[in-house]
Order: sequence, then structure tokens, then C-alpha cells
Amino acid sequence: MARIKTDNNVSRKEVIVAKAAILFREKGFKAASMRDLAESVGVEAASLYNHIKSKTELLHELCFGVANRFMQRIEEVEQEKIPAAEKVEKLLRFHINEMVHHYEEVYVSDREWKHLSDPYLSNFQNQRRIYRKRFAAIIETGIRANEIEPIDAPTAVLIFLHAISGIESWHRSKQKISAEALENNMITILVDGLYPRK
Amino acid sequence: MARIKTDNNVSRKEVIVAKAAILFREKGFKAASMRDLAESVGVEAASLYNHIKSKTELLHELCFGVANRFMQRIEEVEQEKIPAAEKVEKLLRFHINEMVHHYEEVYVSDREWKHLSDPYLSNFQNQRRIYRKRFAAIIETGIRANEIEPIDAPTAVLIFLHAISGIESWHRSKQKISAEALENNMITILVDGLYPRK
DNA sequence: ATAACAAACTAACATACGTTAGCGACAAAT
DNA sequence: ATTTGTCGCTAACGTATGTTAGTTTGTTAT
Repeated sequence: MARIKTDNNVSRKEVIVAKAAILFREKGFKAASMRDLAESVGVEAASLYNHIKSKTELLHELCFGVANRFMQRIEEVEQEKIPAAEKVEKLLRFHINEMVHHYEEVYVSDREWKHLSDPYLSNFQNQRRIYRKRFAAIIETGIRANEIEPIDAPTAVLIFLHAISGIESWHRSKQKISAEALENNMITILVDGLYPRK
Repeated sequence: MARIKTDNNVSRKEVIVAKAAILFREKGFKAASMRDLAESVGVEAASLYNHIKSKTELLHELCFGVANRFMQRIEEVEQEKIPAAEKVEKLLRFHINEMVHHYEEVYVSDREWKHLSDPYLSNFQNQRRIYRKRFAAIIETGIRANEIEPIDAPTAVLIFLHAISGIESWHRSKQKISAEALENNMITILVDGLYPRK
């Protein structure tokens, strides 16, 4: 019988969740079947249910895991005593790093949350809305302090978050630049803009 | 018997494709069923097959419709005799306008192309890759002419395209700013950057 | 060694899905 | 008025999916 391999201090459930992230990323939540997942774990489909309650639970786990990390980080940043513009840059770098190093989970959380079902769905949407509002608030503080160009803050947030989710393409591309080069290029473009400083 | 309503010069197939775009956008390709689509068209599921060959054909239609429009546009822009930086801005504005006015199709083409099957899948991926290369080439021309900050051009393209796909959030948001305001804000942020010009 | 528990298996169910076959109803052309 | 072709309907098929029940195997603790 083929047991699920677990490194120390990693539950079998966590192994399943991790494999699910990979699968959901490459096929999408709906198109990825429990039998696919079972195969990638090395076990029969029914056996998964010794460790998880349902397919949707896997999605919960992934979405809220990611959401919680971002929430925690923005709270830390909010409380630092530094200029708002620096807070923005810190958040951007955090987003970039999350996308680079926890690619699958972040990607799935970003694109597949629609398939959550209530009450988790509304809960997730709320958290998302709140996060963006708080991010926008930081930008607006920066604008009032003349650290940041007077732009529409919600639009800026929307651009930032989606721009960073584009790291997906970087992950898949053949000739990757290094992760640090990527991070710095992104910050340059997003923060400094396209045209040369005079 | 409930016939599919068609305004003049619009085939029933086009009506179905348009409804499919809406449905695929809100549920995702896999989660949207032919029975859902039938209901939104006002007809039984089997009746759809008098007008289309398969569910996947609907996705082809949408993806390649969008891809062709972008390809045509970039060819026009390439041939204009204007500075590269202006070409970039023209392309950005085109992307923004497409996303604002053909929301559903563009969104579906962007997120659901994975569910195409070969040979359409490889074909689509190719077009996509080529498009991005040509976009990057324009940026690189601009860099050599000192019109554009020396950045990694592929990264810039990736940021632009994904940033613009964020207009999705604008479409769904309650308190929308106007489409023109959105366009100008996006151009400002993407092109001029976040910090004030000195 | 044996009891007790965790975790795998086989078999199966109910449901949902894409799609086909065949028939009847309406519209347009003769 | 009759024919012809378009378009919609009902019924159904085959397959895939998430999940449950019940059983067997392997591991851990006494």
C-alpha cells in the first residue's frame, strides 16, 4: 500500500494542500479533479478523504492562508514610523516576494477564489476589499504629504496588484532574469515610471 | 417555441457567442455549463447545437477574435512614423479601451485560453508570445533612442498587460470613476510613475 | 504478541455534463 | 397551398466527477 510521504513536522493534509495548489494553478480549480490530485499525491482518490473534508476545503485553506499573510503584513507596515511612500514600496516588495516564492498558492488564491462558496466567499471578498482600502489609504496619506504624485489611489492599487500578478508569466518564461533583477525592475517601472527623470 | 432574438445583421451564432462571453467571464469556462448558457439565451441546451459545433468552439471564437484585433492594431502602430514612446502610449490606450468596451471577451480570452485544445492552444500561445515580443521590441527601440528609461523590456510588457487586465476590478466596483479618468490615471501611473517630477 | 488506531484500498452511488438522434413547429420560397 | 429548409423541442447516452461505505493493511503502544 502506498502511503503519503511526509517529511518531519509536515502533516499529510499539508502535503495534499501543497499538491492541490500546483494542480489548481495549472488546470484551474474546476478542471482539476480529485482523481488527478490523488494521482499526483500517489494514492487513490477516496483515500484523500481520510485527511480532508472536501475539495472546496482545499481551496479555503489556500485562499485564506494567503489572505492572512497579506493582512498580517499590511498591519505591520501600517504601524512603522516611516514615510508613506516607503510603506508603499515595502508592500510592493512583499507582494513581489510572495509571488516569486509562494507562486502556486498566491496565484490560486488570486484567480480561483470565485469558486469558494458562502460564507467563505463573502468573507474572502470582504477581506480583499478591506485590504485594498487600507493600501489606498496609505497612498492617499503619501499624496497629502507630497511624497506621491496626485493620482487616483484606488486605481493605483488596482494597477499594482495586477501588475505583480503578472509574475506568473515570468515563472513560465524560458529565459528568466534573476528574482532580484525582476524585483528591482518592477519597482523601477511602477514607482519611477517609464520616462527618464530629467 | 422560443426563438433566439436577433437584431438585424447579427447571426444567432453571434448572439450565443456574446452570451457565452458573459457567462464564461462570471463563472469560468469549465464551471459554465451548456445548460446555463442555454438558459441565458432563452432556449434548451440541445438547440444550441444547431448553431455551434461544440462548447470549445465558443472559446476559440472568443480568444481568436480578441487576439486578431490586438495583432491588427500592433501592426498599424508599428508602421506609424512617430517616436517609440508614443507608440507605447498608443498601444496602452488601445489595451485600456478594449478592456473597457469589450470587457467580457477580452477578459475571457485572457484568463480562459488554457482550456483551448491543440492545435488551437499552441496557436494561441504562439500569437501571444509573438505579440509580447513585438511590444517589447518597440520599448527597446525607445530605450536606444533615450526616450524611455533603460529597463528590462519584457518585464515592462508583462507589467503593462497585467496592470490593464486589472480594469476588471474597476468594472465590478461600486463607485466607478469615469472611463476617461480611468484611462488617464492609468497612463499617468504606468508612464510617469508614482513620485512627483522634480 | 496483541490491541488499537491511522490510513490506505475497492466498490459504488448520485449527479452533472457535453453531445447526439429524431421529431415537430414555424418561416420563407415556389 | 404546398414545399423546403431552419430552428427548437424531448429523450437519452456515455462519461466524468465528488463523495460515502465498508474493509483491509500497516504502524504504534501496551
